[in-house]
Amino acid sequence: MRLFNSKTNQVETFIPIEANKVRLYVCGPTVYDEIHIGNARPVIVFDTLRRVFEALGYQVDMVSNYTDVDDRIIKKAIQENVEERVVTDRYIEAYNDVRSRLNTQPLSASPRVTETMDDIIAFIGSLITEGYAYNVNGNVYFRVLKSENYGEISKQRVEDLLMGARVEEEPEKESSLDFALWKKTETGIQWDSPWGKGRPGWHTECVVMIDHHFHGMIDIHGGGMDLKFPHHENELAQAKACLHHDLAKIWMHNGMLNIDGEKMSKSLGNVMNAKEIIDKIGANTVRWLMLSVHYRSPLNISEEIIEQAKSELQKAYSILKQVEIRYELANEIIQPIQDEAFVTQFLEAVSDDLNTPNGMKIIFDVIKVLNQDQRQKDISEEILVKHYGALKMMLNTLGIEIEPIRLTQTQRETFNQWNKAKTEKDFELADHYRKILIEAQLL
RNA sequence: GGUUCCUUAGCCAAGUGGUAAGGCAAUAGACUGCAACUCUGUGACCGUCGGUUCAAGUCCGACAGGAACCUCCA
Repeated sequence: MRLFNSKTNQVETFIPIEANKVRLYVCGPTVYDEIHIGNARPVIVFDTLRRVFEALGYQVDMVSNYTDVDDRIIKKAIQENVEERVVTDRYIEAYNDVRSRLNTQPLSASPRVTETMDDIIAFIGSLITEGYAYNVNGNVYFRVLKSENYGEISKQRVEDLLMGARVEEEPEKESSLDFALWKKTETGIQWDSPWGKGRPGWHTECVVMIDHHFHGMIDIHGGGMDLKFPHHENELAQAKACLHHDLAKIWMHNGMLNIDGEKMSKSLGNVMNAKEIIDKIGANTVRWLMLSVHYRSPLNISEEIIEQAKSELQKAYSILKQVEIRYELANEIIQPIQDEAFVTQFLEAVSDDLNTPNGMKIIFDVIKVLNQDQRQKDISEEILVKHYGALKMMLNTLGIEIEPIRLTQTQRETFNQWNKAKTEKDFELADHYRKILIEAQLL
């Protein structure tokens, strides 16, 4: 496996910390609302990465958190006059519903910030002890200028950042680059700490959760491109200061998603709710669409590209259906074997920095060959089944789930009647049966 | 304004300096009782202009256009 590392800005050969194992952490959602289609991209990308690793024989320990402490959550809780927990429970459930509908593999753990609070407070305390953080009137800040190589993930220089920094309204900070680790607060959910009542800043949670679950460095830390700065930069700075390691060997970032060439935003009114689009076009099409572009490139969603994804996927559905019905009618079970050559080509493609578009090229190749197999007079059942198995394996690696066709006794008879009518050239009757089969989506 | 990145056929898209994958759409043909599915054929002066090189979509520079981040949005 080769992966692009944002930190080194190049594709690197993946060398696991522990042989045959992958420790993977992906920044999860802030659960203040239902997720939009852009939030679904890292869900799909990193689930696919995990599936590729598993196909290569790795055991993957994958963790993703819920950020359930946030201004927007507090605001919503106040609006609804309920506790924050009511809001976060609701959207965690909605998020998990989307995850499961997108056919993602279960995670090893999904920690919440609210359940990690003791560790977060202890971690901030250690940062103060180490001299990397300071308390001013109950607000604790990270001392960015003390951190070495700050900006190495986002490729920003501290001088440039200082120059570009806005005039801050927080005069208590030593530097405008310093970020909040603990915020004094009077409204909303709050916890007791050595610095008074308050709640944690955003950047500490992931570091603490990673340490809590993995007890050391992880192989891959993932998230959206927009998290490079400041979130991941700040995570790295804290890890170096307190844990004395770089947190992750590889930092991976997926590209952003646009709608009709424009960024999704509430002001433009073009935010696509993930659940709604899954309802509309189906989870398989959503996954296929997302994976038809390399994960680091921006992805532009339009009506045209959705239709394109549907047509492409339809080719796979069509041939799988034909093979399955063939075996159903023969009352035989398709043996679970795969064509090694195709599988190897596919894995080589997707192992190259998760190049799913190249993987799809192999999928189209095997679909074509399967169609040719299917039309041959002297068909080799073994080859047909191997190609079928290879196609299923590839689709499965992309998380495309297609239930095999199972015919009822009535449907079998309809097929037989249809074929009989055709043989007897009773086309009126044949068309009658054909119509039934088309309506049952078997043709 | 600063930083990072992108620009390949009508559309989507891959591309380790050595003759430009694949798909969608379109179109012609084959298959079919007619269709559908499918198969076969048909497309690119790689944003513009310079430079390096025997050789550049691929490296360097300028320009044009676009994106992300610098504002706790994946």
